[in-house]
Amino acid sequence: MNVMNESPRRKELTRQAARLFVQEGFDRTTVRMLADEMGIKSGSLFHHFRDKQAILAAVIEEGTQNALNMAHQALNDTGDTASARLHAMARAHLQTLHTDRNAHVVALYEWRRLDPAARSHLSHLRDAYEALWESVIDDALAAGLIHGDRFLVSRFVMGALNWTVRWYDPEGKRTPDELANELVAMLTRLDGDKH
Amino acid sequence: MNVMNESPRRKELTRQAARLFVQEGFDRTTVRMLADEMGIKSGSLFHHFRDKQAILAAVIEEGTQNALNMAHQALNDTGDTASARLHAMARAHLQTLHTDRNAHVVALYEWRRLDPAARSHLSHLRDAYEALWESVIDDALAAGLIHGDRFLVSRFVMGALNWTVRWYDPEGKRTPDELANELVAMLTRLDGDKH
DNA sequence: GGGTCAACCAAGCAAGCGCTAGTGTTAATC
DNA sequence: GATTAACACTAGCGCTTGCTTGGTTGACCC
Repeated sequence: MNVMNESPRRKELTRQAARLFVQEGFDRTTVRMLADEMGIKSGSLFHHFRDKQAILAAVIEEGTQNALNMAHQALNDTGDTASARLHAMARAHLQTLHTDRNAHVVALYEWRRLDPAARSHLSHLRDAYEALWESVIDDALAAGLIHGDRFLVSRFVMGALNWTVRWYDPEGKRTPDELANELVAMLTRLDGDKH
Repeated sequence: MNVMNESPRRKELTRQAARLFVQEGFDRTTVRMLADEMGIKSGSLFHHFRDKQAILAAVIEEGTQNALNMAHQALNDTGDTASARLHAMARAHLQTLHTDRNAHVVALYEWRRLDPAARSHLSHLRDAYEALWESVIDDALAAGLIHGDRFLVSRFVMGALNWTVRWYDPEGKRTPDELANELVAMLTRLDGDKH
């Protein structure tokens, strides 16, 4: 009856659950389907997770934690100009979004199925990630790279990026990095702004 | 056992169903909950809708049809410059998104719960709406209002707009129109572009 | 070589699910 | 005054759901 542990077995089960949650949706995914996917019987599942909700929380925690780590590292590995930081953050966002795609799709679509306890715990992770974004946006605004309201700009950018999970094809001709660069280019190409 | 009919009663029931689908999610919303909300017993529900799926289809059809109508009218009521059309389309999008909010949230989040028949029917409506958007984006690109790949730009814009359902507060200080204008301003403020 | 423990299984319970069948009730139509 | 159609009700069937229970297995430990 592991609750917070992170055994390799549990991590692998979490990964498989994420796949099913994306394919079927959380509510339609039964514990029997999950067990089948994992190659065990449905009763055994509750040895690893307290209940079905805990599987959902594990999936979302995994994805959000990875995103936060990737973002921190990306900002550390790049220059400190506003432009470099904005590019790095956008690239990191799309990279994690599409390498951990299943976990992030679940986080975006099934967040509301979390019970209040898990939600408040995971909110903190998400808030930390969004704070990182807002600081990068702030710098870009201060440097005159982009214009507008800080609150609106960051929401619009997050929307454009997160929406990619609905249409981006990893087998297609564009890499996530190219996507990120194109978006930033679209937002910042305003060299002669006269307002 | 009405299938395609649009009695006022059915329309009102559809509206109430949309509310519940947003609040609980489609799968978690039981026919008994729907019936309670409608002030009837669960058995009576199947006089108006063939099955639960048909309610979902009705909700989404209603929202998508309204969006298409609003967009057509907005384009008719405005000038024919690329800028005017882009502004009109963005405003129409956010207006319909937040007046028919429930229906659109359902369309965005529960699309995959549609059975294949309903999905293919509704795809045509949605494609018509997206075609409208792409023609407006094409004009804006041709006029040099915005820059970039036509496919990417339209996806980014749709993402930024549709993402608003996750954070926009109708009780707040901004109207949907102001939101739309801000987004267009952010994308087009590049008067002295030198590539 | 007895004890421990994570991992798994078979069986099934109580509750809830979508949906159906059969029966009024009401108000307009002929 | 009989007919019809729309709308609602009661009762419950057949099935699936998340989860529990009580027990087995095999690897590791002192």
